[in-house]
Amino acid sequence: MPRQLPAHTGRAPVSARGTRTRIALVQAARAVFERDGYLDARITDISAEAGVAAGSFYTYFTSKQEVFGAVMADVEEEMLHPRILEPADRDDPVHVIEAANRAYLLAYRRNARLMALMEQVSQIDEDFRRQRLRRARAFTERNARALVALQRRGVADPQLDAQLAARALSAMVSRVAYLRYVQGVGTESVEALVGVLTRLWVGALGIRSATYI
Amino acid sequence: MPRQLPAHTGRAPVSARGTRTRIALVQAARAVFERDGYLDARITDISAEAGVAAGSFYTYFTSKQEVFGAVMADVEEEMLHPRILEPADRDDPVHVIEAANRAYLLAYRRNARLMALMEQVSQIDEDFRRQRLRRARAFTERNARALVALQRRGVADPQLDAQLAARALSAMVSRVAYLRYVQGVGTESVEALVGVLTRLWVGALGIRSATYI
Amino acid sequence: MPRQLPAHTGRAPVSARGTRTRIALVQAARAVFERDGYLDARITDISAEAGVAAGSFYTYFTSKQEVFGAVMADVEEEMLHPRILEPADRDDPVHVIEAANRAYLLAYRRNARLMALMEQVSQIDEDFRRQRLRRARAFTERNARALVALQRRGVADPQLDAQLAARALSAMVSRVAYLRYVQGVGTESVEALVGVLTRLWVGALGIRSATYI
Amino acid sequence: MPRQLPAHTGRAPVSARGTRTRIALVQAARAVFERDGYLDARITDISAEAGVAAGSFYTYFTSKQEVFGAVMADVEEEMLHPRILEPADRDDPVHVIEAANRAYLLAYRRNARLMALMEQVSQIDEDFRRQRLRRARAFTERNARALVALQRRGVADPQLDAQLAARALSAMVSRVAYLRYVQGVGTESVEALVGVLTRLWVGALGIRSATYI
DNA sequence: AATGAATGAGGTTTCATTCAT
DNA sequence: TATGAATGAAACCTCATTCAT
Repeated sequence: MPRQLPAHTGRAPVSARGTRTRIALVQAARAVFERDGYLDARITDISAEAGVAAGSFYTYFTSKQEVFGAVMADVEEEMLHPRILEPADRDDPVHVIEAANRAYLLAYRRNARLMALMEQVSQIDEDFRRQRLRRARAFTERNARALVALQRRGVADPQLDAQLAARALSAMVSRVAYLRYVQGVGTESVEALVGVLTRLWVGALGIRSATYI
Repeated sequence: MPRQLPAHTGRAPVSARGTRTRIALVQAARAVFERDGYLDARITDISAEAGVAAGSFYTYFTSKQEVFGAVMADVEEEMLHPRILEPADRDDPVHVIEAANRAYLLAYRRNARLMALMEQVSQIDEDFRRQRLRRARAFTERNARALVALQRRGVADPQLDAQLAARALSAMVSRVAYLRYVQGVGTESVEALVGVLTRLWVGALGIRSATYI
Repeated sequence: MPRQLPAHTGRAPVSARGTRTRIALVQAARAVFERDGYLDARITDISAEAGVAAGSFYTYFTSKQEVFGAVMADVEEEMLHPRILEPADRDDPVHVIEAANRAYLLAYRRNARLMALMEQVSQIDEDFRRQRLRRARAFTERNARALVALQRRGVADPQLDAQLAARALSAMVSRVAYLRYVQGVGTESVEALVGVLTRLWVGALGIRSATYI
Repeated sequence: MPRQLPAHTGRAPVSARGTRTRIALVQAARAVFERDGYLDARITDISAEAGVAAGSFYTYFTSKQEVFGAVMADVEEEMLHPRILEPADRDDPVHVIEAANRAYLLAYRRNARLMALMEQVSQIDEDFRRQRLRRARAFTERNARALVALQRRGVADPQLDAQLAARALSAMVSRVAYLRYVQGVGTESVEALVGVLTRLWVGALGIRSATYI
């Protein structure tokens, strides 16, 4: 009978060997999660996949939830943050929107398994969901500010609530990506999706641009 | 976890008493699911909530998945299927869209707990997810056909891929509803949401209407 | 992975079969505890000893601590509560004291294994220790009141603090019993112990009695 | 739990550095034992408290039991052995008894945490219990011899079995100390306890002394 | 049809101990 | 000597499902 509370675990490694093991565990966790899904992933499997003893998992993590967090942290770089204002011909809003949509869809397709996983874990783990919403909010804010700028320049429909419009259109893109690349709905190419989504954005925002005359 | 194939399957009740018990179980299941979520709902809890013995559950159902199906069947009526073409001033597409969005959001808000549950179970139960996608597809088809009609009438942007546009815009609405009523993102009123969403639809579809002159 | 807190368990049986099983578990627990000691007793062993599946333990108890409580409750009757005033020639305090000591020692010897167990668990389980101290206090109170009565009758040394004296002399008897019957210190007979202890009590309390002229 | 016989045993340190480490470990062990109790003290905690790596523990000790022994050896000096014949006015047995009781109680109070620990470990570790009983026996022998001397001088009740009486009265004192300073029973001052205990001893032994005329 | 008790597989978690550096 | 990571045995506990009344 355990006579003691968990106490600690979840330490950062000090030695090189420890660092290696931790990395192996995170990689193994990612593989197991992508293969079995969050719920069916057993800690045992992660240890095995990493080639370490079952107990070694607890040298670095406290729970499945915690490794999952580590996997996500590791992966953050990999998932790009497409920004509406970054690319291409900065003066033509249509080009900007198109570039952003393309970047997003490509990244989504590239990491489809991971995105599926995130979607799943969001429905299972309260903390992760909250964290994710927070990030999405930041992203939407940026888009909203960009939209306000367009409205000021007289390029976009000034009657739109920028916040809501940004939220709704972002949701549209991410949901389309989810349906296409995780759920396998439809067979359209990235370019087909980019074309339609951009046209919808442009119309929705009331942008008048030479691109679509 | 099933160690053998179930000896008997959930049967339809024969006696009046049986009918009552089955109804009690389904109601209890809904309450427990909404309270604890799908994963944490124990069959034991459902029986207890229904005021029957643990074993009685298996007189009517084989598994958690199965009661969940029954709950959904029971609830189907309650969840409306907003159709783009049904209400109001059928000749003004803006009115039609607005009415559909309003109906959808109101229904979503009314059944928010249930919608959260469906979203969750979609991520957990393969079968349920597939079933739900099938329904969503049917719904989208209808919208796509309506859009084609608008394009033929010269009211909507003829260059849009009707399928994709319908899918994307439906996804937008349902995701906004999810964020607002399940995740608690924002504090906007139904009317505010309806206003923005409708304006986005109308713009996106390139509808030229007196309503928005 | 358990996704749920313990929830409940530890129910009282409703059916006759359940009652039988619970009794079997308590008896088995007592046997295992007396054989292996509290710490080394495994819940698994208790179930096995009772001839039921491992999981069945949790139908009636939540923890080792809880069965132990049940064992003690079951046993309470069996352990007599020797009272200084009950037996024999009520007017002769020496007879009364002697009878009480004899009764106590006999009971202790009869339940030596159990008493050893109680002593052990007192050092391990906070709650049990507190409970036991509470009982001991009640017992001491009674003795203290009896002593006050003797002091009022002019039979016992009036200068003694009755509370303290009662506590000290009770402790003396129980500790002697523990040393003799649990630790195996000495080889004296019950009567030898009764003789000395009574003589010590009588002297300590300053009782002047014909019995010891 | 040991799965193999220990490859090496706790050695005495050779270097000065080693000596320091060993001392740190013993001190840490005492602190952890007093804080967490014997059972809940983890070797890991002791190492941490001592500020050394987990593995370093095994350079000096083989087991928890072994450090505990070292702690006790370290502490032996600190725990006085009150002797009935040592102090004060050697000719007045009452003074002698009183002085011994006072010395014992003061020492017990001073080391209450440690005494609690010893009491606990006695119930858990067979070897330690035996060792402790042996010491107690030696102590009782001395008291018994002193009592015989008193009987020969005609000062104490000659009918008492000296062995038993010494054992019983010593047990009384140590148990009262345990209840008062470890279990927190009562609020009496040392002097109040000394007063009552001495009076009980004197009466119990049938000592006739000017002190109590 | 209902009851409620029994079953048992199997993943989780701990921590004393070992050992390569 | 010290370090700190790795090991792995072992018990716990849950709860879906069965089944005798």
